Amino acid sequence: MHPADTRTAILETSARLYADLGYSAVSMRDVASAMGMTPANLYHHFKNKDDLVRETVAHVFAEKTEPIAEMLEAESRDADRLDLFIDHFVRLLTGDRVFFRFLVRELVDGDEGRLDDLAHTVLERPFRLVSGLADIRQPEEERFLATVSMIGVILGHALLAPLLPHLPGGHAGFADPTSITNHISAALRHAAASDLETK
Amino acid sequence: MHPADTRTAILETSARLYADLGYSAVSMRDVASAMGMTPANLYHHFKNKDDLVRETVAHVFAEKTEPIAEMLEAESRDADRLDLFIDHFVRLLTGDRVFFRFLVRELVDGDEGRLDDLAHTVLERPFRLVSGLADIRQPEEERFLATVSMIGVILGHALLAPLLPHLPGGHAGFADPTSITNHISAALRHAAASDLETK
DNA sequence: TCGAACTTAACGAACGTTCAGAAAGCCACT
DNA sequence: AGTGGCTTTCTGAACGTTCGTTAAGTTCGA
Repeated sequence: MHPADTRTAILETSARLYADLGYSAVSMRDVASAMGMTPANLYHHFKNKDDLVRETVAHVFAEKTEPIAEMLEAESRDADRLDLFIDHFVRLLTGDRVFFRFLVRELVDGDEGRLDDLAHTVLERPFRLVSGLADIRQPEEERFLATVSMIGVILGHALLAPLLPHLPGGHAGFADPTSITNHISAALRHAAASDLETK
Repeated sequence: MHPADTRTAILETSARLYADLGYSAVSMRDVASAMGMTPANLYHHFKNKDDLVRETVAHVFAEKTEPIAEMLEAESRDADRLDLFIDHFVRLLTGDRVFFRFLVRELVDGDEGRLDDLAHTVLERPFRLVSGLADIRQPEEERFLATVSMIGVILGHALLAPLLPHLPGGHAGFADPTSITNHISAALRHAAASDLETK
């Protein structure tokens, strides 16, 4: 196999395994046998396990940076941009379970350095977009918290999705991305309408 | 040491370690040496590692069930109850990092059985409370999603808290529980006001 | 003194990692 | 076109360590 292909294939295999089981629960032998190769060969492509983990995290996030940037530049009208962002972000988090699990894992486990990487490679651009669309008349703290709530409520929906069938009155259908998108968009329009009337 | 004390002490030690590093990254020897005892003695109190993990999860969640139940019964006026719930839940998630990490870990990693446990022991009662306070005139799906958003936005804030200092215009002060509580309560009042006017 | 709490010592298995060498791709030269 | 040699990719086999777990024996409180 061509070298670059093998390297990428390893990263995608290990990404799936790490997302499912966590870094320390997945051995080099696990990754190797999932790839149909010998563990020793992994050490030809990566210095050691820590290197493989870091490269895998970087690979998973790098893959998502481009689509997010494209989405942000696709639409120009503010209201549409926010709706579009919500739609894309919900679909990204609920659709790609590997990416979502890496994101949460890094948020919960990451040290300062890894959090800094995460902030700049994945979340900074969406954050700037949402923050820029917030009501400019609000104080800075209010605007910042509103942005966190916006991103946070989408993260929260993705996080709670697997739990919904176990809650009273819930079933898996409520985790449908379209339902979530519509609901959040509607709630946002309500809040905006209320804002206009009370100010 | 008294038997029940030792058992509880083990559970609290392992809870801290598991929350920090994940289940599979913490060995029985790690737990034992953090307790100042021999790994073999752990097997006098717990059948095996899997048993210790399950008991630890149950212990962490059981500890939090009582305070949540108390909180739910403390206040009677609906608006106050919701505010009070938000305040308590925000403080619970941002204040007790061990509990929060267990919660997220189980949400992300748990199989169906563990998710079912989690739903019933921790999240069902808050869910019923918030759900019961939602506008009764709304269709069932809308009410359910609104409840998920309510719990989700708090989870999202707790999840994003460590990232805030790394985002543009952000600093750790924005993760202050009082700020978050006030912000969410205010946003909710806005939405409610908008609801009354548009219906 | 009896049973619960704990230690010492060890087991086989799995771990991350290394290294010498086999297989395979590539490129110049005849 | 074929062949020799060089580099890259990969394997086989092993290393020392750590893992979960067990058995037998010791300490100690009731």
